[in-house]
Amino acid sequence: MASTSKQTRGKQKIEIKRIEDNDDRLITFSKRRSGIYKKASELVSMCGAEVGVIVFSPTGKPFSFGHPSVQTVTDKFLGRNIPPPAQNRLQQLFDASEKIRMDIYNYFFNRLLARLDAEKERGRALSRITRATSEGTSSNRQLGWWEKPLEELSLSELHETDSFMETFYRHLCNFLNHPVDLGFLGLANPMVDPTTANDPSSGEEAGAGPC
Amino acid sequence: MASTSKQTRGKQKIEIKRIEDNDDRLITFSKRRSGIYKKASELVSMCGAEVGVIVFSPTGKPFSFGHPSVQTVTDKFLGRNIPPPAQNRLQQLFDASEKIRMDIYNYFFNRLLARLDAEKERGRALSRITRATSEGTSSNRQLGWWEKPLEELSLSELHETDSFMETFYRHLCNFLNHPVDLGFLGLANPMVDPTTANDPSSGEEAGAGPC
DNA sequence: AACACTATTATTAGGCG
DNA sequence: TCGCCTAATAATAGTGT
Repeated sequence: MASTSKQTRGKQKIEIKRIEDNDDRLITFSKRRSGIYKKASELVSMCGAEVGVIVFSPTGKPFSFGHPSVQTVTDKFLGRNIPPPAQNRLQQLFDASEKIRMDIYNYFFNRLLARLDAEKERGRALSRITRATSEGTSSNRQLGWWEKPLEELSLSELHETDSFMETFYRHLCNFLNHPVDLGFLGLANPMVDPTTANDPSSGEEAGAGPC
Repeated sequence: MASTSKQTRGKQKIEIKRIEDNDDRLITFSKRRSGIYKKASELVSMCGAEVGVIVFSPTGKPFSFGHPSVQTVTDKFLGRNIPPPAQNRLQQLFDASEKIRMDIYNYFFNRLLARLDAEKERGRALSRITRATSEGTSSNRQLGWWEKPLEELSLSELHETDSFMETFYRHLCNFLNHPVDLGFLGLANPMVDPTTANDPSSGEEAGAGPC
């Protein structure tokens, strides 16, 4: 009954580019972060997927969402197969010596594996967004500020990093096979299990350590 | 011009519950995973956020998306502050000795920190979804299969785990301060920098190791 | 800062190739 | 499996409290 015919302007069409206003950017971040969490939880309940989301806000504050938990997903991503949560996790954690060893080398191994999917998907997203932003605005100087780091670390340097990683990874495997003093944990099995350590047939699967 | 008046049925309203048909579940998983990736990339370009998403499909296959990269985000989550990507990462990686040390203890430290936000957000999402599913279907036996692990690992066991983590973390710090044979890396600084290692005033900030 | 509102856009369920 | 299509639902931009 006021002078304006509509109560709100509703959802406005916006272009996907950096929001310059600090407050708006933080508000949008909060709203959309919640949206992503919701989507993630729906993916969980509808598909039985396991999801971990880690977000750093514009101000650098960390947020995360995960099911069954961020811990579970990141642990699994690190190559550690977590038994059903109903089990006594304390017992598992007392296997810390082996866990740490597994974590460390699977950490590097999965980095290489994960890069495959990550690079592929980023390529898609990147081209899509680049297209969207380049046709949305005439000024192409201010847009795509985030493209720079992507390009910069994509070529020879990335290759160099990979080859270094391989070398480093081999060193790491040697290190882990060497009886190092993790004895402070009160455990007595510092060595890699020989049945799985040097068996190439069982070591090539994704998610498992190749040592 | 066919017998049906409309070409497609359009988007149907569905309830957020487990999709029982295997093919449908996988298709929906793929579509919605893409949707989440897109949302994540929008959060990046609009808000300048850093996002890492890790998803395990119903069949257990791992997927991930990240900007600037899953690596960067998980590294940062592990407590390692990554300098601008334009820098020579090779140089950084040659600091592997220190990096590994930092990674390991910050890994445990940030687990404790991250659980705060994760638990809070999961609480919100959980109550929302629980409400949605409980009013959407009469059968409450089949729904909420994913609630069980959440409850089970939430109480005394979680506490036990925490206190164990603290103890273990102290052991870990001792271990890391001990001159261990990381010398195979060709580096000569196996010790924690004494200026930061034992200074309680500079060790309490979030994201940095408290050792 | 977090929640409510709502008109409008964005996403996507179900098909088809 | 992947992309395209369309109608209809779901998310959300801008605003107020």
